[in-house]
Amino acid sequence: MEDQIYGYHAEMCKVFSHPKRLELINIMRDKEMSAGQLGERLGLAPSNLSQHLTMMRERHILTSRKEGNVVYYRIANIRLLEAFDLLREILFEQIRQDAALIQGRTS
Amino acid sequence: MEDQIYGYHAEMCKVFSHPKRLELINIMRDKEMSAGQLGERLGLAPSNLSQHLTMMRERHILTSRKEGNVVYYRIANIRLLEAFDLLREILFEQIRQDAALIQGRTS
DNA sequence: ACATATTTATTAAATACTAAATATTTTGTT
DNA sequence: AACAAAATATTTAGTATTTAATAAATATGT
Repeated sequence: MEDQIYGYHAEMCKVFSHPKRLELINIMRDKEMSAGQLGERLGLAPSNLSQHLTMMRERHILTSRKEGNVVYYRIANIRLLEAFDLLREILFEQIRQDAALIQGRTS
Repeated sequence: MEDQIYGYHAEMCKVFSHPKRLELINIMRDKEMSAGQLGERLGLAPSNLSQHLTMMRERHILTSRKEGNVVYYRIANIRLLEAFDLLREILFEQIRQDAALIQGRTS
């Protein structure tokens, strides 16, 4: 049981393990955006973007809604943005620490 | 610049994208553990575990310290556990929602 | 027919695992 | 002290699997 949780948890986190998917999350935030708009902003080929969107929807990170022939996407759970921001902040802390080490080194 | 940040952010998140690495984080928490103890708990072959530890250390998620011939590992920034817990909680919310949908469906 | 988006197929690149080889430190023996 | 053996851990090589990108084909709605 617990093993399965780690598996699902890992699958969810794979969404965060690609730069363009992170950028997607960050530009979308709590807004709704069409596939076309996203492709424009991210500079991704339609088919490539669609694959990213599909994998994110499969993991329930995104929901979608079709209106005419345009498909709108939205982040399913806004709390995901908290996680995104927290991880980014941890990254910044780490970068600052590395920078401090380089400044203060004796070698 | 911003592009590079997404790259580093993604690299960091790759640590979370494997079940055993998540389990490692969760059993280690704020304690210090040796490679041997971790291998025992996780049921991983020494060489395989060592590869996971190396990639986590390269990304500054873990620090290490050697005493005699045993190497002790520790999570570099305790805030990482906040991120771990938050993501896991988001996962649970999502699972509960899916379960509710199945319960209440009309089909 | 056109616009928007997805799917499929192919190929390239990255990731993960096993097994074998290589350190490194401690322990035991003479 | 000197040496071999054991214990702990890492590194390297080889293979298999997964992930990502491009291009072509296929929907679907206007």
